[in-house]
Amino acid sequence: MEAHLPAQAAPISNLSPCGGGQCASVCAECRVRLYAVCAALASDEIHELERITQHVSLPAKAALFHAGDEAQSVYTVTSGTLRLQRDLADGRRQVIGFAIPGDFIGLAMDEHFGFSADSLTPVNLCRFDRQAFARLAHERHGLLGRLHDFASHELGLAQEHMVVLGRRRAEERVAAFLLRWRERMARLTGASATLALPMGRQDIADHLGLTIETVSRTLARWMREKVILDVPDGIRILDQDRLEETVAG
Amino acid sequence: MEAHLPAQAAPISNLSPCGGGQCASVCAECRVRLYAVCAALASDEIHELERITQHVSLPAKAALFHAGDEAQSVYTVTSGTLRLQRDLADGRRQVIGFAIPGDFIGLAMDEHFGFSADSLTPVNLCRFDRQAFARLAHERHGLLGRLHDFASHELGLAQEHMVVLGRRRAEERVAAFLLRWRERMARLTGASATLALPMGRQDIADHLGLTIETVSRTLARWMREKVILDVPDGIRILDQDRLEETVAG
DNA sequence: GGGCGTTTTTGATCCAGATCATGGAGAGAT
DNA sequence: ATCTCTCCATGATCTGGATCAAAAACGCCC
Repeated sequence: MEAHLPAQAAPISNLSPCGGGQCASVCAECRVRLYAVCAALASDEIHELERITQHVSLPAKAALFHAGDEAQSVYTVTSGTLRLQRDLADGRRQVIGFAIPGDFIGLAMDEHFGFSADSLTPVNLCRFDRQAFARLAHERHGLLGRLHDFASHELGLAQEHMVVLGRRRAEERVAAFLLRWRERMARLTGASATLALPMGRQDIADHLGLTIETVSRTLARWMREKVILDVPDGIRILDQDRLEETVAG
Repeated sequence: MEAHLPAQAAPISNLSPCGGGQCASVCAECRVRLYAVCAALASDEIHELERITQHVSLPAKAALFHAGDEAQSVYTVTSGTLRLQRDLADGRRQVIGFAIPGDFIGLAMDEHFGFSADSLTPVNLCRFDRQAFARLAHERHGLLGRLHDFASHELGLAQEHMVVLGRRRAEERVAAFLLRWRERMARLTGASATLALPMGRQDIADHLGLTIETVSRTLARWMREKVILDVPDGIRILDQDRLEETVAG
């Protein structure tokens, strides 16, 4: 099972300060501000958040943190995709989700992370000291409210995913995944025919409680049947109705 | 599949005001106050919560609300057990959890409920108008913080359950369920050898993504092997280590 | 371009758990 | 005490997706 060992821990840290003008250095210029928790703060309040913000980047296929690590920081993703997963002792793993720009990592505000986070692509993040962030959330009421909105939204998605994992057949799972991923990407990039899939087949399988073979076969069949089209680093959805029918049962 | 149709909707409502002194009429006497969201409020603040509280009860096997219903109220469970579930169009269902005393129902504070709630036993609840509760949460900072703590705790449990549903074998699922249920009950009643199981086999199966036969066979085997003992309305765990080993893999 | 590790595809076979089928055990109701 | 209804147990059989086993298709580095 070498295939999906977590990206190896960096000697000290995979993170480097985000330089070279590739990150918005101020929130006012941030492309994901309105999607992120940060939208809770008015322009005059956002400076307080900026004071505790570090812009950091992570190369592709690197660990941001491991399950059980002390949660010194929490993060907002500003670019790239991460994979969030929990592992069993014997190597089985469950990908609990993928984090994309605008997502907040560390909602639980817990002492320790309950899952691991690894970058799938190069990633830029706003890093906040957890304690300082928690303090700010308790001072600035809107921020706490928005954190709670994010958490309860996530909770709803998690419950929906329980249905997928507990009661859906393989084909339905893959269809549901593609449609939801497309929806999330659409929020960021606008509706687009081609759908980038930064995660590998194994990641999709581990997200859906399937094997890589089943995911591969399902996608291959849909390609044969012209439901989707293979494009580099993703797919193009040709027959969305067909996928929706599959999910509806 | 008549077996687990949702309890039929009441003509108007299954709820009745809680009378006859069976509920604590004031928070100060509430047995679950310290476990519930209410613990966020100091004794001088709790009166504001009491002002918007209605004590209601529900008989066994009755619907509290259905998925998609407008969420006019949110609830704290003070006694009894409820089953929370999501249904697919063709009758498959996923039990997303069981609510016990101290639990808060309606964390999402969403316009509409994302799941159905049915009582398994007679239930007593504190009912809050959702809007009034939300308003209070935004005034009394601690309450919102505690709501968020509850939501993120639930999120962690939901993620753990994803691992169960996505990656665990049948036997591991049942063992994990028994141990977690015992843990939750222990918080309420103190450590006890006998474990009440107010939910039926079908409910457990639908919670774990299994069939009733698989659950039944697994429990039957453990009874034969003296891992558990059958008692009326529940079981007694004789060999907890064995269950823990099963979960550990 | 060619070698090499990694990921994906595809085929053959297997098996854990689903499905089908039946009998039994309680709990009410009359 | 018998009927009915619901839930649970257990045996027999089936099957969707897992597992096993190669190839093929990628990068990617030199």
